[in-house]
Amino acid sequence: MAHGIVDVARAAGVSTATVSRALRGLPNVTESTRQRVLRAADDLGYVPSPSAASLATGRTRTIGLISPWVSHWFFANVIEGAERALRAEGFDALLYTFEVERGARRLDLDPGVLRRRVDGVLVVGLPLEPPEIATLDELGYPLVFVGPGAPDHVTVGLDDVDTARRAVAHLAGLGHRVIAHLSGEPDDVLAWSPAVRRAHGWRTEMAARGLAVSAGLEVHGHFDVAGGRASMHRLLDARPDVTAVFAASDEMAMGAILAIRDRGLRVPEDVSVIGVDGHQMAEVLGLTTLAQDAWDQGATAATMLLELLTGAPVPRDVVFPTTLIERTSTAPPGGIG
Amino acid sequence: MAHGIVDVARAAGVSTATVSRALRGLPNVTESTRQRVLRAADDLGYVPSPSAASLATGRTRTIGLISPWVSHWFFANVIEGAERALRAEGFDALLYTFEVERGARRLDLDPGVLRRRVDGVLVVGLPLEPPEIATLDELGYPLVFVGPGAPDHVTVGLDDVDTARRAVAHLAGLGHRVIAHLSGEPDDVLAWSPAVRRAHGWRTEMAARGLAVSAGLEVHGHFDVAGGRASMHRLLDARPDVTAVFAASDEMAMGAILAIRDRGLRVPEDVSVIGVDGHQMAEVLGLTTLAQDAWDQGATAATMLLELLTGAPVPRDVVFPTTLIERTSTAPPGGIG
DNA sequence: CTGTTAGCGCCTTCAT
DNA sequence: ATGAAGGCGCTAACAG
Repeated sequence: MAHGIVDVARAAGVSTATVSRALRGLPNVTESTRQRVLRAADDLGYVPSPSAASLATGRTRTIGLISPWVSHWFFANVIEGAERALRAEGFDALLYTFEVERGARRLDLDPGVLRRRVDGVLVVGLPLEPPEIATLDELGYPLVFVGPGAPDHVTVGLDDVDTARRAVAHLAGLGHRVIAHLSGEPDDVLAWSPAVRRAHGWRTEMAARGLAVSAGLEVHGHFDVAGGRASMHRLLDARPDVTAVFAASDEMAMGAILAIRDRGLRVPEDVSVIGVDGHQMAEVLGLTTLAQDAWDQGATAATMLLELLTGAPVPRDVVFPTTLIERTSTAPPGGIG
Repeated sequence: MAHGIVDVARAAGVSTATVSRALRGLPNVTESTRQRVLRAADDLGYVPSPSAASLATGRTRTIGLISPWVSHWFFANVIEGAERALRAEGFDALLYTFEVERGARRLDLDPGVLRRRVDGVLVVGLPLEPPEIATLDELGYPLVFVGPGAPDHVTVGLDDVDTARRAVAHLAGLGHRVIAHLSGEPDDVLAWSPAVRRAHGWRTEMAARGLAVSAGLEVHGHFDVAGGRASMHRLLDARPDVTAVFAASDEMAMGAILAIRDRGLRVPEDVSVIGVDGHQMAEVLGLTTLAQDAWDQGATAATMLLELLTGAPVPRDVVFPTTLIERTSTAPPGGIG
């Protein structure tokens, strides 16, 4: 039932080598021969066996997408963009997700899973520690990072420091002086982590404007809605004088809005909130945010990875822009201005 | 560098056949021999080649996840749940997404992509037409559907009719009589499509309560935020007397809320809104909804697919429950009750 | 330009 | 319980 290359060869009256060349568009095949082969293959409904091809070539035409989740805005979009770009080039996308438990070894097992199975790896939204990066490097194939980067590795992402500074600048421009920051987890300390860089940007811009980064203004927590809500509650406990909050992600920002409402306070009259991402739901909530195009980052990273495979030179860093989208969650302190 | 089975065999002082058996836990291997092989493999850092194994066995230990998107709530969660369940069993998840353009052929190309590459296919949230289903069937491997099903195929999903009826019942119980429905696209007519079944449930419950399903009360549109917003605008144009809306998904419901606000109307004072899903953002918006566990549906479907591969019997349909979560987007007509 | 011929790395009878 | 050997389907020199 399932025809092989020999069947096609027989039908076309040529050798399997010629079939192989013809079907893969290699040179040194007469056009008429190629046509004959193509027709035979089509007639037989021939589909080459990827396993046999990889075994023979050592290449899999498959890219591993490693990501902590797929059910979060940034990750889902990057993955979708990457998968589309890969498929357009005839590559398959293998998904590897896993719990990111702080303190637990994470990639110890993975190298085995990835080995001999992919031609390259796209690391999505995962700040890796040096030993983990080394482990991936040892696998020996091209690596591209999306979001958090890794020292000396090809990275696609934002200028997180600048993004944070612009968020703070927007708030300060509105007249706010007590501007808090909802950051990532406290044990997330890698310099190339977006959470760390955004916190750094917040500090920098505050300092540049002579605003105090006093105790309790930075609150650490999970990078999601629940985390943002919890962080905001702690912030309101410690600093009831806060009038504006820069959340490191839209999901956290939405959590913050929930917490503010929990307290019977209003957004933006009592507290202004700004996020980062451009989450689809941000519009529904009227959340002011610095939007990024995650889908395109995934597609771009995938394309770069494919170029890396061909040996083509690619830039070490691709920085995506971020756009301020003003909505109704930010206003001058004390109410609508 | 990359050691093969022969290296392990040599190191353990046995044949490759014994290594193969030992490593795969097959019988007919002395425990001491097995240990020796395991140690040798470990020492050498041996990782079997999936390509070689598939070429020899015809099996790939890979499951194809076919889905129109990954960046939507339901899809992202199902995919994540499925991937986790598959990996736990040592299976890989191959992602296949593609534009779902109505009227355009969609799976015409896919069979080739899938052939010889996976052991089974999980169809996520995609109402397939009979010819498309037939195409997949011809591939010859097990199929499991999540969300929309397919006649005579294993399906994991909701009781959409019942879910819709309960949504309408909630609204009617609050006192609403003009209850509209934001449905899927008009050319989505497959009987096993959730959109069609939810619309059917809406009609059924309305009829059961003697409520009129008059002209303009059912509005078709895209199954996302933008679609819900557009549909709601059209609804308000045609039926300004509407006091409650049952949206076929939370994303559409959020779009509807946006549209209602666009008109300067309030939720729930002027219009009550209820959705389906249990989207993470629904809480932030205070959206009343019928929640489902998409992640678990993905994991369950994946597990069933794996059982199908072993020839184990699995139920034809697995129906997941749906839970009413009352929040602030629904209230008696005319305001808070 | 095309055919021949080894493998690629593992699994799987068939013997022993 | 273990080994020997053929083959899975395709690619990649090397001839011609």
